[in-house]
Amino acid sequence: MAKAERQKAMFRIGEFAQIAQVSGRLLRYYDELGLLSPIRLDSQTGYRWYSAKQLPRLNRILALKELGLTLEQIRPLIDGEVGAGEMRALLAERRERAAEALRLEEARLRQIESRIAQIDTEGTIGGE
Amino acid sequence: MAKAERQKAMFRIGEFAQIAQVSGRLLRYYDELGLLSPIRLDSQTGYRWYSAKQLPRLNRILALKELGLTLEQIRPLIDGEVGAGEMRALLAERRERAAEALRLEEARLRQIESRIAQIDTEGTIGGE
DNA sequence: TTGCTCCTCACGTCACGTGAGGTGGC
DNA sequence: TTGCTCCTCACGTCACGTGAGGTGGC
Repeated sequence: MAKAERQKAMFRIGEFAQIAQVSGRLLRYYDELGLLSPIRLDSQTGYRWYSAKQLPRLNRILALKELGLTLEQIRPLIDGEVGAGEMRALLAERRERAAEALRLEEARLRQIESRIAQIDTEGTIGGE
Repeated sequence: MAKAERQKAMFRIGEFAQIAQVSGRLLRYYDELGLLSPIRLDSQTGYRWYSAKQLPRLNRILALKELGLTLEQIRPLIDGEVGAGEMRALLAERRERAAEALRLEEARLRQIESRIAQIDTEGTIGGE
């Protein structure tokens, strides 16, 4: 009965991946990195078993990835080894990079547009 | 004399790299891809010899890379196999991607800023 | 026995950076 | 002979995608 309950709340990697809208490969990769390990590993078959309770952790990882952090930066964050102050500092640093990337993208866009305008008026590709 | 003149206009990879402000590795890589081959390859030493006349071609490659094109996209462009119309179309496609990247960066920036504001007011990291 | 899902390698991605180990010319 | 520059591997990068080849449970 207790066993039946446990089993009821466990998913094989494929099902868990479907629920979380990620690939099985991603889950194996995160397991390999120690970012998100299955709650149970069948020693006979090697099958990974996940719990629904692991979804929030996975979602935190994905959310932080959305913010542009690398998996190595995310690791200490989800392990709760970081306080609000450090989190703020990390995000501030990331914000700087995002702002810089924004400026770069804008510059590129303008350059491309002027290139197109140049082709339209001169009908030339030019170089250099 | 004729030989002396030729030699005068040739550079070894290190010097050419310095003039062009790129790394030797980049030049070897472009040679490997067939994007920019040295005008002469010493069969004895394996040394690559470059000419100043190759600078415009290298600069075109770098300029197109600046626009966000991949080396594979650049290849047909510098070989002059592409007309102004196609060039325009390629840049237009690239512009779309640049604009999309811009929107993404902006969204990220706003998300990060709201995250920071959230930490400041609530003093929490939160999750999920 | 046949599917289905899972497993572990291991290569490929993109454009080089960075050693390692070795060789020719002044 | 000693530097300097060059050479060719070959691994590492970042986060997985995509087969290949094989196995356990219903």
